[in-house]
Amino acid sequence: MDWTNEAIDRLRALWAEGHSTAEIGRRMGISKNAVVGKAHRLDLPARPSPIRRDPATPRPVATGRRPTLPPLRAAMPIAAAPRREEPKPVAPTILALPPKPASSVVRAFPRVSSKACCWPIGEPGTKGFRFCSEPAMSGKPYCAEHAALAYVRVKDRREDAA
DNA sequence: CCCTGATTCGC
DNA sequence: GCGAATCAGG
Repeated sequence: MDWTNEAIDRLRALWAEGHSTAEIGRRMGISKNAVVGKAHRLDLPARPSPIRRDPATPRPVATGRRPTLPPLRAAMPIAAAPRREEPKPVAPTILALPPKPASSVVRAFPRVSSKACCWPIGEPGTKGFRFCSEPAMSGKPYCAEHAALAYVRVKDRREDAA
């Protein structure tokens, strides 16, 4: 964003009119972050902020920009700096025991291979998406319940439907 | 999960 | 200085 005097004036004006940062961003074709960032830098009067930041709260985790990608070294030395002494663990090191999968977890993975109902549940591409996975009717890709939804008898359809 | 504004910090 | 990422709340 090239913050020309005109742009800054516009920002000031829209800000003074009480538009949301996102709205100002939309009107100016920039992100709301750019708006709020610039507004902050211009010491524009702060809006009532929905958030309450505790000054005593130690920065959650280096907020802000993501850490830069680690520089890609040409090659990691296989045997890097030989250690003179092993670091002594303060407490006995418990190497992670592979968690025994709970049976419910196992159940969460449907057996795709054979006769599981593949009626989609939820929005494809979203986190909760899954297939029904109840036992499918023989010869059909769906369980009884979903087969009833899937196979609509042509005979039942109204010809004169509007 | 949509929205909000504030803050941090790599660039 | 800039603004994306992230936070934190509605």
